[in-house]
Formats: sequence, structure tokens, C-alpha cells
Amino acid sequence: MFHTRPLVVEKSAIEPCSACAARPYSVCSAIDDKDLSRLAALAQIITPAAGRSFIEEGDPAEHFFNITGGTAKLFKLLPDGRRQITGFAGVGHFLGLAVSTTYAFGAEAIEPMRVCRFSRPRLRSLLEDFPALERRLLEVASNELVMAQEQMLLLGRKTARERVASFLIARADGQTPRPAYCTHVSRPSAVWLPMTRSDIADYLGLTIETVSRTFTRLRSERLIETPSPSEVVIRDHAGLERLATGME
Amino acid sequence: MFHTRPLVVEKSAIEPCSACAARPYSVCSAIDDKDLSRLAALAQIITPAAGRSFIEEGDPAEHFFNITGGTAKLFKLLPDGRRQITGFAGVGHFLGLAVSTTYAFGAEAIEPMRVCRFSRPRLRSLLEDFPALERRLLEVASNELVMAQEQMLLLGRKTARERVASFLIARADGQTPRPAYCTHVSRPSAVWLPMTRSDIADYLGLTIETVSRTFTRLRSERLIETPSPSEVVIRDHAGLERLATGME
DNA sequence: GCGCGGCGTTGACGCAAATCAAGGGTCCGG
DNA sequence: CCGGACCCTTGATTTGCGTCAACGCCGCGC
Repeated sequence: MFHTRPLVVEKSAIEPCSACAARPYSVCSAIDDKDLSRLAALAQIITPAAGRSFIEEGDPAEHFFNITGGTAKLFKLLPDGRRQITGFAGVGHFLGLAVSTTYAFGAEAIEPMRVCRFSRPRLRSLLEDFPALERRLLEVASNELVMAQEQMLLLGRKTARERVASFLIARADGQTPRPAYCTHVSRPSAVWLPMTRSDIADYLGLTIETVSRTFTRLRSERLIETPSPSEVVIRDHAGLERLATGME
Repeated sequence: MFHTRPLVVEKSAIEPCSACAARPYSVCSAIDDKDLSRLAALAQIITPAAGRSFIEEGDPAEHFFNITGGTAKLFKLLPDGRRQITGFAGVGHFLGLAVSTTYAFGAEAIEPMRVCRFSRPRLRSLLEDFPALERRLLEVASNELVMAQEQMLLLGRKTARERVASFLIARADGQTPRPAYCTHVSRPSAVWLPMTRSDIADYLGLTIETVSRTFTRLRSERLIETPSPSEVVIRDHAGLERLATGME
């Protein structure tokens, strides 16, 4: 495992928010250029290595986080070690909204990350001054809620094949925002999977073995190809989508 | 089933928000007395009968809803009829947050209801004038998100017994906010279940039969009593809680 | 180069929950 | 008072996925 040592690397003033590549995707886009310096003054940048935890479920919630690079898995645990990954958070993702005083989930980097960190009380005062930021956060939270409901449908009612198909479709749609006019076109598209089979299993409520077997079966049915374990090519997007939505 | 006829019954001006019993529990508590008349002017009250749908998944999202009486089930469907209930919404609950232009879920009354309805564009303008309302909504959404994550853990990783136990504990804790000093006390507490076994099954990702059998088993283990199908008495709260959290 | 630990795949087997089936209770309309 | 539509419960049987086990691959430290 990984040792616990301080993660703070730099004050963001060194690399101000104005040059932040993640800004257009993140909640920070709600802040005007002229006010960015105030935001920058509040932020610390941490760069967790792959495999490194940076939020522990149950710890006092002292910070908000804004991901500007890499990907994390968010998860909840049962006392005996069973794990449910509730989501993967990439660039632009905002973490730590909960009103509670402790974190409701843990977070661990699955790729080297770059994360902006804000102390909660300070961000609260910022929220008072920038209603637009609050509006943006509400938007984000609403979207997450919709995705959470979709995931509940998956976990409660879909078969293993449907779960894996849904996962791949969601990944494909999320990472390649393709123009509307070719939405239905069934052409191969590559999907990158930075997480392990174990992570996918814990996200889909399955076991490693079932995930692996399902990939194998989808491959034998010519729905996908797997050039490498972390790379999937969707050969029949429409077919996979029908499968994902339980239409066959 | 039920016919589709208009549900609107009265303008809320007839029974103004100031007298609303649900106000302290709902987002409306963020609005001052002096501004309530403006809120009241925007609201329509509908009273769906038990079994009546009042939100259809996929329909254009024209309204926000605020529940002031009764209980609804919220659900998502697969094309072949499989159903996942994503939550039960009672007094004070706010529905329709999604930024999308269509509803992401359906809603149906399980008891006779009383619901305040606001048109979306109008409420948007209201939000601009009352930042406190926006803050309150963000709070609500954050809480829902935490609960959704908890439910994902349940659906993805808990056994049937653990799911039913979790459900009962959540119901017991939610409906009877008991003083802190008797939190751990193992004394019987009654839980009212307005929903059918089928609803419980669809909420927990199980079948009716499994839910029924699990109740029977918990009863034979003296953890609960079931005076009637819609009434459960928790005899061993601590034991049920251990079971719910996977500790045995 | 070699041993080792983590990851992914595959096969054999077992089990928890789904499915299939039957019966009893309650409510309601005719 | 009776028939039918729901509910809920219980039993018998099936099955999808989990569990257990073995093995190959790859990267890494020594």
C-alpha cells in the first residue's frame, strides 16, 4: 500500500487559475477573469500518484476538490471489505459537496492526478459572493443525481452483460463528444479504460471473473474488440446500446 | 390502471403557503414570510390519488414539485418493464431538479398526495431573486447524492437480508427522529410501510418473493415483528443495524 | 536473468436469489 | 353474497453469477 505523507505540493498562485486547462470543464468557469485571483489565492494544488488515496470515507470534511488532471475512483466500503465504486471522476469533476461534516465516500487516484483543493469555510464565503458559482454547483449536483439514478437502475435491475455494455457505452459517449449528425452511425470507436478489472467489477456490482468473462463473450459476439486489457474498440455501437438498454 | 385527466385542483392562493404544514420541512423554509405571497402566486396544488402517476419519465420537464402531503415512489423503467424505484418521496421532498429538458424518472403516488407545482421558467426567475432558495436546493441535492451513493452500495454489494435490514433501519431512523441520548437503546419501534412488497422489491433490487421470505426469516429470528403487512416492529434495533451494515 | 507480486483469463463447482407454481386473505363492485 | 383483482406468503426448481482454483503475462527489483 501507500504511506501517508503530506500531499500538498504548491500554492496555485504559482500557476494561476487563468491558465488552468480544466477551467472550461469545471465549476470555475462560473467565475469571471477579474475574480480569478481571489479563487487562486484559496486553492492548493495536490498531485496524488496513481493508487494514492486523497479522501478517506468518514474523515472530517475539511476540503472541496476540483480535479484538473487524471482520474479518481470514488467508493464506499462495508466493514468486511466489500467495496462499491460509486463513480469515476475525471478532469473538471468537483468533489466534496456533502453538507455533512465528514466525507461520505473515499477517493483514490487511478492515474497520476492534479487536484485543486479549497478549504470548506473559505469556499463558503466565496459562495456568498458569487451566486453564479452556487448556481453552477447546483447544476453539477443535479446532473450527478440523474447519473446516480441511472446507476441504481443498472445495479438493481440489469444483467451482467447489460451492465458491462452500459459501462462501455457510457465511456464511449462521455469521452468522445461526437457531432450529433453521426450519433447513430455504427462505426468503431476506441474506449480507454484506465481502471483495473477489479475497479470495473466494483463499479458494476459484479466480480472480476464475471467482468472478464463478459468481455470475452462480447468479443466472441463481435460487439467489441480488446486490443489490450485497458483498451476496448466498440465494433457495433448500436448493438451494444440495445444490449445496454435491455432491448435484447 | 388510471385515466389521464387534468390533475390541477386549486390555486394555492386559496390556502396560502404561510399556513402550509410542510413548510418547515421543505425548501420553502428558505423564503421569508414577507415574500411568501410571491411564492404562493406561482404555485398550483395538485392532489393525486393513490396509484396515480404525476411525472412520466421522458416527458418534457415543465414543472418543479414540492410534496406537502402523502408519499410517492420515484422510478426508472427498462423497455421490457423491469423497474427500479430510486426513492420514496414524502412531505417536504422536492422533485424535478434535473437540468435536462425531460424528466429522468417517473413518479407515482402510493398514498393520496398533496403536491405544490411550480412552472420551471417561473421558479428560475424566483431563484435569481432568492439566493437563499438556491443554497437550500444545493443542500437538498447534496444530501440526495449522499443517499444515492448509500443506495448504490446496497444494490451493488449487499445480500438480500442486508438490503431489507438497511431498508427497515432507514425507515425507522427517518420517520422517528428520536433524541440523541436513546440512539443505541434497543427498544421496539414501529415502522409504517405505505408501499407494497412489489415496491420494496423494486427499490431493493430484489423480487417480491425474496422480500417476503426475508421478512419471514427476520421475524423467525426475533429481529422484527409484523403485526400487519404494512407495519413492522423492530425488536432488536442494534442487531438489525449490525446486519444492515454487513457486520454479521 | 530470475523470482515475485499484481493483473487478467478460463474452468469447475456451489449457492443465493430468481423463477415457476399454488393457495389464502382482503377489498370492492355488482 | 359472490366473483375477480390484487396482495402476500410459501414451496419446488432453476439459473446467473459468485467462489475456488489454476495458469499465463508483464513489469520490477535485485
